[in-house]
Amino acid sequence: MAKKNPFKELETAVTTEERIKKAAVKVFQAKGYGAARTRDIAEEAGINLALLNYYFRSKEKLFESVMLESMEGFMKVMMTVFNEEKTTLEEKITAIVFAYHDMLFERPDLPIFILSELRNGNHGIILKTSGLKKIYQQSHFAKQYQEAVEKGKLADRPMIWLVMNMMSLSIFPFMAAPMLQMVGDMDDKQYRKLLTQRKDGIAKWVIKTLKP
Amino acid sequence: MAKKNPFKELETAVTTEERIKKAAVKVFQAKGYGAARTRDIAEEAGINLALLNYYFRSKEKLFESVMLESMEGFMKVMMTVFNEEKTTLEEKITAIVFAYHDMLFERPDLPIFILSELRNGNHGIILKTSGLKKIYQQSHFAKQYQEAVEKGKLADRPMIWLVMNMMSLSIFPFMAAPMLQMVGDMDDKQYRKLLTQRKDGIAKWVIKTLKP
DNA sequence: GTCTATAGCGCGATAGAC
DNA sequence: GTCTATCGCGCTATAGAC
Repeated sequence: MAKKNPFKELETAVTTEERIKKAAVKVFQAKGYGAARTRDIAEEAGINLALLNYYFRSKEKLFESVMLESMEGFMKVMMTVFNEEKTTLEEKITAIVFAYHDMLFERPDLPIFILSELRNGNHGIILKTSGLKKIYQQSHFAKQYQEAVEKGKLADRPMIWLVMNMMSLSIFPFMAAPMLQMVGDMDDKQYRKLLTQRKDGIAKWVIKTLKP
Repeated sequence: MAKKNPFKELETAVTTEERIKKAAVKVFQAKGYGAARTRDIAEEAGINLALLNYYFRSKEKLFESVMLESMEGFMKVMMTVFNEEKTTLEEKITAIVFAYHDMLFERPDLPIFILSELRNGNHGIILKTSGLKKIYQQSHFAKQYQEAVEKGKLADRPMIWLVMNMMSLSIFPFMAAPMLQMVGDMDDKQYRKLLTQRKDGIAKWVIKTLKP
């Protein structure tokens, strides 16, 4: 078979291993590690249960692989923008807010999955993601932020405040969607529209909070 | 036995039923429904597994009882303030932000527990909480908000924007604590201090976003 | 690589003594 | 009410044929 079209990679998983992994993502994210059944994953992948254990040695190993990929995908959104060289601080903030919205419209379950498994986490999820710390602290974004603070252009607060606000405002509404939709009396379409309208506001508002 | 001191109610569970329920809260919140074991709950409560099924008929029933209580506790924070008659809109916002912080310092797992189970939720969690919608829409807070908008004192946006921002900024930092602590290189004590300092700012910022 | 069949274990639930 | 003992099911993991 010819090399697959990379743009279709996510739609049509070719190798069996990829099909299993894709199915695992779906089932693990929907039910969580504890409640997920390897049988369901196998069925979702259209293969046999035994084959799953042939490729990945155990449920645990399969989970770790899925989890690591999920976390990387989640972080990558921010880290990519963090390291751009040619954009201003304000442009980066806007880009991150928009990028998270785009991602979460596609995969709204991702944050809860990651955060809940991180908490429950008694299955050896090693935080290999700790390489993240370096990227965060040594990023172009961090340098820009520090400079602006020193020049008195920004309020002198730790950068984590900004990151916290940016992530909170962008991500939480997707996590709490069922609840917020209920009290706000909105269907999926209306809710989606609301979030789309809101995202410009968030970016501007986060930027405003930075001023001294 | 004399009637128990209501202030000690949560510390020393008296009846067996209460002890089981308390243990169930702990185990369910730590592991999630699927991964939680009734055996663990029984052990945590210091009783036998059979007795658990004597009081609650099944794992499912026990869970529903715990879940309903958790959601009520979570919502009550906001709804109580929503219905105060004598405070201004701004005072209410500040009170809610502070109340959530107080609650989440005590029970940081609560939001993830509720939100993740709401998503996974294939065990009949009926949203009896839908009575909530009425309280929300008919609250004193809603009236104040509507009036202020009509008088042009506030930007004309649906109230859900405000609720969304308020909840996002207050709750997300507790949910994402492991991740944020890691990148920010902070231990529990430092993180707690940061959030405590930050809460005044949040309330003020949220109020600022309301202006036209 | 992929399957069927099954081992082996841990779970939720219950029977029945006290 | 509270216990011990056990049933029966469904799970993960593996053995072994193809």
